[in-house]
Amino acid sequence: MVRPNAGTKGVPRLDRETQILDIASQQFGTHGFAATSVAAIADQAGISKPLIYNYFGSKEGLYEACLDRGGALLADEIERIARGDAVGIERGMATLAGMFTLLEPQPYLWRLFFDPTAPSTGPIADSIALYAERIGKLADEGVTELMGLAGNDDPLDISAMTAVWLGIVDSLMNWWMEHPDESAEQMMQRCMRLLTALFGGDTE
Amino acid sequence: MVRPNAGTKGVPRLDRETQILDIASQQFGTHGFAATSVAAIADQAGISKPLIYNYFGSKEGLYEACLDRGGALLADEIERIARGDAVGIERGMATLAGMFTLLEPQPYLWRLFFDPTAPSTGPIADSIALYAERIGKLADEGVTELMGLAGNDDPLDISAMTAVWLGIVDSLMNWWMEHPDESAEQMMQRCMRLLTALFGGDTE
DNA sequence: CTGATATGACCTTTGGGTAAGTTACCACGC
DNA sequence: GCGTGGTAACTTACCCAAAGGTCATATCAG
Repeated sequence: MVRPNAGTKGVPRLDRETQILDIASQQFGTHGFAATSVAAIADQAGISKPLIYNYFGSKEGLYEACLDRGGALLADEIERIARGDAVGIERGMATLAGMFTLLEPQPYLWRLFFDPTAPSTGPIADSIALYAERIGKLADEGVTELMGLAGNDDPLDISAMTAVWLGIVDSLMNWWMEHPDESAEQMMQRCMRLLTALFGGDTE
Repeated sequence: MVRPNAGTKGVPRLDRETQILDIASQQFGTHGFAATSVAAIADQAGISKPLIYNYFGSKEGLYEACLDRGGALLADEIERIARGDAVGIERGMATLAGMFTLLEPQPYLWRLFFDPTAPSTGPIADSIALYAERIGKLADEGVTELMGLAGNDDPLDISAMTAVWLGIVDSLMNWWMEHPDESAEQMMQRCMRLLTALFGGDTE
């Protein structure tokens, strides 16, 4: 039998893996783990399903690879900003600026770590927990500082405020995904205006 | 063959439907549409799968019924509050208070309308759009007022701020789901404290 | 007996995962 | 230059379990 296509593309493994990770991250980030099929990813990449399994072992392995790549990116950047000297609201804005710059081509990356349809046990859950805690810990740190300035050190208050902060970032990333023409710079300026509208213009 | 259970329970249809909707709303709201199976809902209700199909037609029909029940509840309450005279941040807090009171037994209801794994076409999408727009429109109205007070009437700014506001509500509901012992009253007081920590105590 | 409540067993589709083979290419001996 | 064998890249065709959905039937109150 003639199989005119088998093995003829000759794309190096690393290139192909990168391409697959790009597409998979976008799909997982946009539709969630459960609602994304490996076949759809293969289709978009213009390759067959088994190649993905050959390179990543399983759907979970693929997701984990996305998490590892994206998580390192995110956590490193947030940690870099946390080492700066901004405090309180200012630190939040600095973090936002970093996120916008980092995620300019791919805001959906953020959502990989906050996907309710991802498995809640096994290696994926561990990997998510790892990065989400790394990100969450830094958020917690910033929020603790902010709340401390106002004389509030209640742990549950801090926990709730951290959740709200992450929710704000999440909603901004979602909004960004729906307005792909906005540049990181524009997003940042928009956020400054929103902050000003709330506080009356005494920031920075 | 002996079928010791068939038809013997005699639960009136409306009671059964209510019970199914309660469980289904919780499952859909907690895990998302795609990650929830009809069989799991039937199990939790202690009934068989065909009864659900008999009453609701399909998984989508079941989800739609959840949406209709929950959406009416939410939208009515938010509309009621919007008719009050609170403005700006105050209106936001009043809305939050109403949401907490309304959703005290079932914070997950909120998430039915913001589920990325729900179908994006067909009757479900229509139904979601209906309620999400009804809720979103009121949010937009409140945000427009708030931004107007600060002299900002840029449509994209307002759109982004509305997204942030909905994201804040969303994150508070999520946090609440992870802290089920908190009463609506406690949640509200916590929110007041968070607001105070941010603004320095000049609200209400 | 009729209609409402309810079920076990089944059908079908979807999607994760696999087996086995095909094509291209490169290194190597001659 | 040129067969040749190994290997990386890649595919078709399939398996199988899970989950959406259906059908014929059972129980029981009125």
